[in-house]
Amino acid sequence: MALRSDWSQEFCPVKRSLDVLGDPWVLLIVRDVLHGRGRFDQLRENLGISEAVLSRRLTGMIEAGLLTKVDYADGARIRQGYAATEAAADLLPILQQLSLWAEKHTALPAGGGHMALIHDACGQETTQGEVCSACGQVLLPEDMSWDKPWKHARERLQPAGTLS
Amino acid sequence: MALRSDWSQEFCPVKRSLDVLGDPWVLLIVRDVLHGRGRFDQLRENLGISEAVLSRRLTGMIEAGLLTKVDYADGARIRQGYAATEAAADLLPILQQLSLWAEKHTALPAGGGHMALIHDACGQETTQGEVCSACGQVLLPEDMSWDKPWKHARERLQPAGTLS
DNA sequence: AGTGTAACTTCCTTGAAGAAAGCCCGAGGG
DNA sequence: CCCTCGGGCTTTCTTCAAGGAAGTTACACT
Repeated sequence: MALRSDWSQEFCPVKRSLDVLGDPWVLLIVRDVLHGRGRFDQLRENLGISEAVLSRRLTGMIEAGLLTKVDYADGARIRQGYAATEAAADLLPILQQLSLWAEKHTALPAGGGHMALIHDACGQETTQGEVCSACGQVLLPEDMSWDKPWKHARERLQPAGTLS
Repeated sequence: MALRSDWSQEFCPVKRSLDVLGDPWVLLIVRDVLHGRGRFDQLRENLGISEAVLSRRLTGMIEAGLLTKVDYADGARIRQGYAATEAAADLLPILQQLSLWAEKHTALPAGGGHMALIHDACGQETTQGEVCSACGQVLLPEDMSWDKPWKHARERLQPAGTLS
């Protein structure tokens, strides 16, 4: 491979994970799919990604076992979207820790606000990404909401395999 | 920007973190620096990265606040290497969870083996990346060793600011 | 037939990745 | 004092993906 090394055969698990997850779009797509935004146009619009790149990534992520195609109803019509697999749902701690890291170590742009990670199972905000800092339970997508003050919305996540 | 979007001004903290961490080399360099391999040649050799790309990444990571230059003695000579900042040390949970994710969701190549994350403070292996699954303490670099059976070595991590 | 919309696909230009070769600088050897 | 060595970059060159835009397909509704 020329532009990007192939790390799928590395012994080091960090390198193997980055062989799949090393592209930033992949993690952002997982995040959106866990939020129920699993349709092509929703992803394109929310991420600001070019359609060619999005199409390539979705194909690759299905091959990598991160996504599956699922049907959904668009009026009388049946279309297809994308849902998270177990492997993708297991990335939730990483996404949440990336978010916690950014809030600690990057500058919040003007007009932004703190995104709180709410563990709906206990009702408290968690300051850890993997295990709830308030109640000690392991954090699962279906028990989490992300409170985004700049959108005035608290978005509930959803379990693997489901769309919108 | 043409080849890569600029996400430093995004409200979403996940996007802001990936603006800095979205390149796979960045996380691999942080990993190596936390292992004490902070010299240019050590990084080049261990990562298999091209020298031009390594040089660009190191410069960028200093600007991003992930690394600092530190002196080290090469015989009578004083040379410079790279050490992790607090921001880089705070990426330890993410690195460990990437490793745990890969061991669960990617195929181990023939001849490899399970990399155990050892919490030296309690002596046990942890199956979580952020908080020790055995003793419940928050995991810090200076309390961790990564046991790599394919290298027959247990490598001790080191605190931010130090080299080799 | 014509319009609309979701989901792609193709085409083009730009610029980073990666490989290899060259450069700089201080130490030690002759 | 000149020459070599080796770490740490920098430069050059080719290849190939990112991103933007325009085209295509498929189906439903008017």
